[in-house]
Amino acid sequence: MRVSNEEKERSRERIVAAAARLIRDCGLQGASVGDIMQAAGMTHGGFYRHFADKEHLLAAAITAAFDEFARPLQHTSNPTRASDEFRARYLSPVHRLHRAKGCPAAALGPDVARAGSEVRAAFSAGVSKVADGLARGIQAGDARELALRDLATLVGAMVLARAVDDTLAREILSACHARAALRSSSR
Amino acid sequence: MRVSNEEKERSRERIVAAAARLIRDCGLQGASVGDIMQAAGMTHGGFYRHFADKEHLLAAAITAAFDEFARPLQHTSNPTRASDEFRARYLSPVHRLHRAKGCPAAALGPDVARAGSEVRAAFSAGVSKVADGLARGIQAGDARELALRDLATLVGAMVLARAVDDTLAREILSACHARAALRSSSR
DNA sequence: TGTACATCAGTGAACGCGCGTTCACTGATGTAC
DNA sequence: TGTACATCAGTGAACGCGCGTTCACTGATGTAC
Repeated sequence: MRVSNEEKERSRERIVAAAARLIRDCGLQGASVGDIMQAAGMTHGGFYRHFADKEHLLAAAITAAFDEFARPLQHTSNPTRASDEFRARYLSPVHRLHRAKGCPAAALGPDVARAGSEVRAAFSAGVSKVADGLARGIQAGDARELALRDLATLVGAMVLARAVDDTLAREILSACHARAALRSSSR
Repeated sequence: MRVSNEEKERSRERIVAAAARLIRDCGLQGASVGDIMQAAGMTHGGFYRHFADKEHLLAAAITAAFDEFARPLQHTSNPTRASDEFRARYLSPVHRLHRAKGCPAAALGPDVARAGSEVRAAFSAGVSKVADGLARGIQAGDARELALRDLATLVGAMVLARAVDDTLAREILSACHARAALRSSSR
């Protein structure tokens, strides 16, 4: 049965939020339309009232995931501290275990490289947003360059740590943490 | 019809080599058993004379991919130079474009994190091998820590560069290249 | 404000398709004598 | 070394399954008068 326009909008938000979680946990292919709709509390049939196809949802979900993930870097009165806390949280064992609420780049990078242009565009915008947020916390003329370099280190560390055994993972995270800690004091 | 034992061994090697290429290009799920067997010059039915299931092939293919990729770091008379060349080649636009012959970690990291234990074990061993190779080219007491940190930066840079648009990709690669060049002179 | 009707969000069955895997079959290879 | 037979690598059809997508249907919502 038909629902009101406001309820439809809420349904759409639930679908996007569920997708933003599931794609990070299971990958772009691993999260099926059926799984996502079920996680949003609906059946699969209604999906196409909200999105032309799966690709459109994936793009919206990636945008939402980056928005959520970059939030601590954007609405802060102390960008340097936010930046430092972001790095520390990024390299934590909690982040390693909780893909679903973690960095979209570390969860989906290679998947996105193989995906369509709409998904890639959403991902590019998200990476820019995170890099800008990090750069705001760096006092230096080449803040953006340093931010991109740091982001690469963070993403690579998490990609590796999640794929290797626990012992090696700890070693990788602490090796990169040492450098992240270095940043705010020595640069 | 039956083929000789030597030819069977050659078939197996062709399958593993084809898989090592295809999984890096298309992902662990994206490379189907049929695609791989076709690339190896056979039909899909014969696959199960060589492997119990797809997971066993994926593990063998990941091992083969890392062996090939880490080779320049291992058989060299000048580890420092090999290490530096490895970093420069890693961050090149050629590597960004040619996934199929590139770093397995940058191509498959998140896929592996979602895969079975056999695949993960092969990946862990591969990452260790590359890290050891890099460390051999670093003169410092904490060579392994620096190598792991460098590897994280390289992997993250390539994961990001492949997923974002060309302009941002260039920026990421050059930001990390600056640091890679720094390593051999200033540390 | 009330009424009559068109719209359409959500349901659940159904579709075509590609996947990993199985299987009967073939004939050359391996092996026991 | 020759012979007879068991083995088995590779083929191609077939399987069950889950996927993205479509569709007829429902009844509450939106809208024109």
